[in-house]
Amino acid sequence: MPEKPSLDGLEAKWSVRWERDGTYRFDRTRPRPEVFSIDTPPPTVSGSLHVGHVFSYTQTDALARFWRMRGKAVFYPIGWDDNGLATERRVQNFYGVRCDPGQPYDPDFEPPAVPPEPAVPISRPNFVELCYKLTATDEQQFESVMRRLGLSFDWTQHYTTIGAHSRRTSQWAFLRMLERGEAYRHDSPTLWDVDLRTAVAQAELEDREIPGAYHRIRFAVPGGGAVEIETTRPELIPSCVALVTHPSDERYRGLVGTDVLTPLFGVRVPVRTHHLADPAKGSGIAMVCTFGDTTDVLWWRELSLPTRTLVQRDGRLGPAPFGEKGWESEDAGRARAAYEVLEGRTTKQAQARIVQLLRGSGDLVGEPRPITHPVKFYERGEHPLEIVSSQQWYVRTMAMRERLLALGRHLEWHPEFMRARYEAWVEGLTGDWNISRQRFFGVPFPLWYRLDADGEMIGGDLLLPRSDQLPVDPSTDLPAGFEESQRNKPDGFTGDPDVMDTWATSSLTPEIAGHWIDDEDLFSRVFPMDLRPQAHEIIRTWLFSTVVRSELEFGCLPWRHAAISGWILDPDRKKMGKSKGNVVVPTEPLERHGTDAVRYWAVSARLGVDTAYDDQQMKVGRRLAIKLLNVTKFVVTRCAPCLTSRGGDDLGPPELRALDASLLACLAHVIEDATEAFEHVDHARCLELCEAFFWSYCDDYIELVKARAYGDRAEPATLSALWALETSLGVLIRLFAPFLPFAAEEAWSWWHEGSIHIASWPEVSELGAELPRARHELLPAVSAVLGDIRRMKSEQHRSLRARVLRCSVSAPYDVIELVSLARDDLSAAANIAALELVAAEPGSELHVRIDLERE
RNA sequence: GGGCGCUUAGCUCAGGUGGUGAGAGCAGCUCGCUUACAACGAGCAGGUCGGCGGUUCGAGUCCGUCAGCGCCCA
Repeated sequence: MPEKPSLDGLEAKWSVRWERDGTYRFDRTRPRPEVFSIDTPPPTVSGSLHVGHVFSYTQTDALARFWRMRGKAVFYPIGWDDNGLATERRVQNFYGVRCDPGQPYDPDFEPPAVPPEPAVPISRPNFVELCYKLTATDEQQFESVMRRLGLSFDWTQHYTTIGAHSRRTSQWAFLRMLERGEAYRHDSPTLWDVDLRTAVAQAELEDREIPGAYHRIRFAVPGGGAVEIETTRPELIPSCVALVTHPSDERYRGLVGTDVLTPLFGVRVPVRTHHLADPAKGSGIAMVCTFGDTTDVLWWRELSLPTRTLVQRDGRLGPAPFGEKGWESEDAGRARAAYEVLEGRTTKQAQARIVQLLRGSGDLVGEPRPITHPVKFYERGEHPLEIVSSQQWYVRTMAMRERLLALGRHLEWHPEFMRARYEAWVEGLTGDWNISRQRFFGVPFPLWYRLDADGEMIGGDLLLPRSDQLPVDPSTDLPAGFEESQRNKPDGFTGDPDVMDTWATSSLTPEIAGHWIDDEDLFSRVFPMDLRPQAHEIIRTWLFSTVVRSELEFGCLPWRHAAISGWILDPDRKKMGKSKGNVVVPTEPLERHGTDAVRYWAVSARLGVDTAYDDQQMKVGRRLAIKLLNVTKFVVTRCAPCLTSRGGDDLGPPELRALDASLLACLAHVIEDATEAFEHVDHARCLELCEAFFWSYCDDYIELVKARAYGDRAEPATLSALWALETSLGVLIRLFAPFLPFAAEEAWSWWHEGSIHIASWPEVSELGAELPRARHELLPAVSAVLGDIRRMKSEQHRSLRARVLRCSVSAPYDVIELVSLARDDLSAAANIAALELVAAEPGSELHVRIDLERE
């Protein structure tokens, strides 16, 4: 025990020790009922951890530590989510390269020392190599911060979502979905990011308000007259396939069922009705294009409209053969001439040009009216999404919506109201889950397609790997019975070019971490897991997709509890984000305040509550941690050698004084309430209870018994005080251990063998057999009197040590009786020469008078 | 437009199933070096519990409504 306790250096000292001793190692021999398993979010590896990770991971860690002390074998793995676009982006920016699958592999490639502009095109294998390289260094940083944070992961269970085990699990699970018909490949309108050239899932969308303009456009009615529509996307007129109006809209009733002609292109399109056509929007009649937005897709599907594809994968307008089949026009020559101006342009360029054309033809009514409107973006994208038609792999989620809602009701949500987020998402699903991504650094679809004599893909003819081949990369591995020379050749084969959506793998974290496919014994001991901790913004992605996969594979929920953490806001309560430049990197507060202080801040927030980054709160935590060390030093110094047990023999409690018994009775309540709080997944309540009790313990109880504690330990009064101090402090340190693991371990080590983190969680039974007879009201009653005396001394500007010549306490009889049980302690603590206790009428207030010795 | 959450002391937040004069910490102010702790301790002051209505003997706590803020989804 050091002369002057300090928090400095505890992180380095204990995190090394815990790793060396395997303190947090999972005991895989324990049966499922004795296991507590946690499906931790693998953070996206992207340079540095966010202070938000510190926040939510610490909350989960406290829970893990609680259950470990309760005697559970805690299965608490961690992984890195390194697969996917986030890593690609980072590699592009970090090295100044871009992936060009057309380039040949260069085995001697070295990335440029300084990222060049423009980026260097490199082959896919070279690009993937760089992804592995950069994630490896990023991951080391992550690990060191997490260890420093004292997160009690079992690092031997570590995984990465791009690692061979994850790829194998992911591909295996995909093949099983394929076999069961739950995954299918389909050509359909797909949300498409034109910059990244990839499909995007519904869950990855976000709306952004951007400027646009309403253009009022005239459509001719054959036989005379015209109808005007309003659109923000006039450049899509060539792909117009219908006009829609609301069934109840009188204005257009006469037109419904007839055809009108598109301006410039003279294409006949029908006027139809649909309840989603908003009579109040624009002119009340809308044009349906293939495809301008998701509503177009819905109308196209529900009204069985034809397709005239316009926008290509690069975001430019493709060929539109007016006059040919599917592109019939009343004046094909004019249509082709008009379209010539547009073809090959980006949608933005095409819009400017078509407005000119419409103005020239007189079909633009008035001038465009500028507006701002919400437009769908890929959450990582820079330009609005287009909708293109292409081959994509889907998982059938629409058919299981009712079942997913039922599963959501069975999951125990903390806080409860978060269930609504999930239900709203499931109810709002508009299509099956698209899991194809036209990217490079991800888990490949494990299959090939047979090619016919013309080198065209034979759609239904899939070539699948054997399960023992997994993981495979169809761009380099071969399907059974084929030679490399047949790749991409007529009558040969071609590999599926896409990779899976990152969530298609992340949705398997329970299966990956639990080794579903290669360790049945382990999996049966940890699955379904007990707890899924995560933040609320990924309920619709990670939580949802994990439930989907578990249901498809096992027909059950992947976990019993979902603990949803809040967000970190900056001190002005604005959301922290890289784009806002207000991100706090966790190493900085860890350096400044120490780990336990930062952890205190994190665990003082309740689940689901967005919390401001708060230096002050960390200082409070630091004070608490130091206090814990200081008070332990006092107790251990006084009590040494250890009283509660010696040489392994439990000596049992001595005969306790009433005040000491009262303290233990109060502490018993704290143990019960703190335990209950943790059992209800409420770490913040537990901390609050323990902390409140701890401060009064230091301020009042210790001050009251200090004189006795300094006495001769042969005296029963002293022995009683010391036994109570040692017992109570041993309990308190353990109660704080989940929150302040470093200070608690340090303090514990001064008089115990072994780590506190695998010591048993406190139980009331430790506090001695006399407990039922103890008067728990005694300590608060005496403390109140002590507080009054302190206040009077303070008001008289006197030292708290100032001698009280005479003190008179007046209170109802029952209170006086209590105080009399501790009158010697009270006299000593307040330095009272003569204490007079006066029983007053029942119901009267506590009244204290003191005469202080002159200065 | 729909859903969810929040609105309690200057600041950050607690306040199961409604019940004595509404709590904590921080900041502020006052006092105090007392043998665990002066990068500390003791104490004081500070609030019409967002507005309005309702249920009730009684509401911060339940119901309705309005307003502001945030998030999610259209």
